[in-house]
Amino acid sequence: MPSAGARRTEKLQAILAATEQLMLEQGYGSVTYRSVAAKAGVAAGLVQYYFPSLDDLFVGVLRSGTDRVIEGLEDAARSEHPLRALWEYANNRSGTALLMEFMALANHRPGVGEVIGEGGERVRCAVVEAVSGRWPDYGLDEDTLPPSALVFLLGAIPRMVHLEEGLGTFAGHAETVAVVERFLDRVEPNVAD
Amino acid sequence: MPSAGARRTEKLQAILAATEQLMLEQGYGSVTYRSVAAKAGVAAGLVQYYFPSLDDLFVGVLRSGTDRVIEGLEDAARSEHPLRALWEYANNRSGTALLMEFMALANHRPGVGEVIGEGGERVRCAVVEAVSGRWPDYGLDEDTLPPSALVFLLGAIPRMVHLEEGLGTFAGHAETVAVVERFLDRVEPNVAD
DNA sequence: GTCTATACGGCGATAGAC
DNA sequence: GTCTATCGCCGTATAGAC
Repeated sequence: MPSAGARRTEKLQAILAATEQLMLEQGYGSVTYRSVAAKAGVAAGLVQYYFPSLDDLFVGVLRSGTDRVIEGLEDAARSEHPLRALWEYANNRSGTALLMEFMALANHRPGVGEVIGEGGERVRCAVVEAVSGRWPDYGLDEDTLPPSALVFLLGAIPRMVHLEEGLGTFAGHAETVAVVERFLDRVEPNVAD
Repeated sequence: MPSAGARRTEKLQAILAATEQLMLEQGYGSVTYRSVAAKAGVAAGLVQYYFPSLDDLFVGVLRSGTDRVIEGLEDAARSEHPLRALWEYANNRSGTALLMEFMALANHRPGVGEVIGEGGERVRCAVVEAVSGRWPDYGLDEDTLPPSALVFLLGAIPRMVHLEEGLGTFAGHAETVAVVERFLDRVEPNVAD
């Protein structure tokens, strides 16, 4: 028989996983204490016991998913091809869909917005610092194209593409992606040295 | 005494204006039949009479505001400095805030999303067509930087900047804007010819 | 501590009265 | 055309079982 602590962890994980799944499948609007409880196989009151407000629940999902992502990105930033790693991470569709869901959610949930903003600032600064040193190797001029601008663009472009495609706008996307990938091929060739 | 038709138009306009104002001030989540009715000075049932679902109400606001904007942008696209006009339009803060509100809203309101997607595709194609002919004048290579990619970027960058700043992320924004404006200064100098 | 059951006011939506 | 009554679901609060 599992201990009380193990059961607690188990149910907490189930609640967080159920919430994330609901957000991806049906949007944050479908996240209610009752729907989460049903999907996680617990009582609705229990969800509210651990997460007194829905904001707390959303922030819990955000933190549990983001901490790991930030670690991975910081590693990638110190890897062989940080720019390409950043580009590919932002192109990850399910991760981007969840981030967009949180951005939409944050629009008028200040508590959620703060957590996203902090995480975004933290990871961007880390990546910028990691790639700045390589600018001479890339053959790029810091004044013409500063590292922070490129890091912003490599994250923003795929996200905006996915956001627009979700709405039914597609014009210019393939061309933009092609431009960026030709750029990456030039400054970060696949075969190192 | 105003005619019945005039009163109808008057109340409809009041409802649409109240809805848009509520979206900008407190977010689409605050838009309810009761709140719109209170702000517009009509009965809640009347709002629902004209807009049977909230989706209908949102689409009404979207259409009433967007048709005019699209006209203006198409004119701008045929103007002296189409790229700069596009860039400045996307940098308009209140318009972008409302668009972002609708994008967030559309995430799981398919009816609203379709209207935005159609409008986005329409205006982008119009702008691309308007600027394509000038590519040789700009001194740009259609393969290196296709018109559709640049049009996408000029709209997407300011929107993502505003979106992130609303969440508390600022890193790289000023640098990115500076890069784009140096580019515009080069291909579309302020003094023509 | 963990967890369940129940109650309350507000919401979108519907049907139908005037 | 205009407005009210009503329904089911929501977030929230609380009382109490284990």
